[in-house]
Amino acid sequence: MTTAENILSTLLKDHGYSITSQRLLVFNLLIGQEPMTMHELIDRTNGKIDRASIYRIIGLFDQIGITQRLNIGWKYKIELTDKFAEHHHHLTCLNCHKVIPINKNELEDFIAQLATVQGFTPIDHQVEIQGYCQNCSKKVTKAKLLN
Amino acid sequence: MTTAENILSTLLKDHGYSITSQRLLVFNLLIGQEPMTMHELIDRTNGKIDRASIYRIIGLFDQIGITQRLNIGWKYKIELTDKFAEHHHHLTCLNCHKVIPINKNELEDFIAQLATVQGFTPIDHQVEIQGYCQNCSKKVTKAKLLN
DNA sequence: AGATTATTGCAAATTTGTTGCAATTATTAT
DNA sequence: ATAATAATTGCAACAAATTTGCAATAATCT
Repeated sequence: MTTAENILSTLLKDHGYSITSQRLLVFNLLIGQEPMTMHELIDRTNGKIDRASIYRIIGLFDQIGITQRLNIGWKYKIELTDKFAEHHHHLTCLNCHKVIPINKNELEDFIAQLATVQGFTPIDHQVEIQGYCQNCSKKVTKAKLLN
Repeated sequence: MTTAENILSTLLKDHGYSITSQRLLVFNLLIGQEPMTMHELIDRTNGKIDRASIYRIIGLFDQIGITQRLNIGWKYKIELTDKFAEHHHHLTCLNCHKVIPINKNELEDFIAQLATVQGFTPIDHQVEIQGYCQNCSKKVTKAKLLN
């Protein structure tokens, strides 16, 4: 078992979920890779896992902070969270949809960086913050995660 | 014609598109409202516009900078761009998906603001920058916009 | 190892988004 | 104003993405 797999296993157990070969496979397909679409992820499992299960696994991974969705226009890509990779921001090309990661920890650095990024013309940007509002419990009940 | 409708009309004409009742209706359903899903938008047209046309209209609005997509997990909502509303960022609740707009112009202010936002527990955030990379022309040909 | 509980695969359904084409509406040039 | 031209819409069908119920399988607990 790799270090990353150990972290994954702990996260799953701590949240009361089992460690399955499918979950390990999906995880290992994501680690060290560029963010990928659901389609790409499904392709890379080579039919070894059913599509429905992959959706359920990613849904679960999202909920317990293993993966997150990186939004590109109205599509999204999946990537591991900061637990498994450097904190990073992205430049995404409106035209070819290439995702260029920027490894900067501070938002200010990031903004300063902007002007100097070789050849990239920023058109727009968004800051998104996810969390829980006053009215919502921080606790995500397990019931909600499954169908 | 309202001021906003005049800006819309100018934008459409400047890009070589016609002003139609459908486009005006979609625009007016968005103005002054919270960001909404495609589903909500379709609902609010009360069958007055076909779904396919609404998709085409939003696609066009996106391209000429009238609307933009606000990403929430793996869904998105539609909102007017800064041309029609204050520049803003959002807090989105992972649980109820409520979108709380934050009216701050500077990213730094925004980050400082974070700690003080009443009752909101931030879990994660992303900064997304859209633009064009070195390899891609800044020009979006009209041909690409239509089907 | 056997009992219990969670997870998966399968098949079908639903939801979301796209397309071709004829009918309609907007714009342009009389 | 009206006719000609070009753009846009509605319709109906299609395609892709995501979800669901349920029986079969695999993981965990004793």
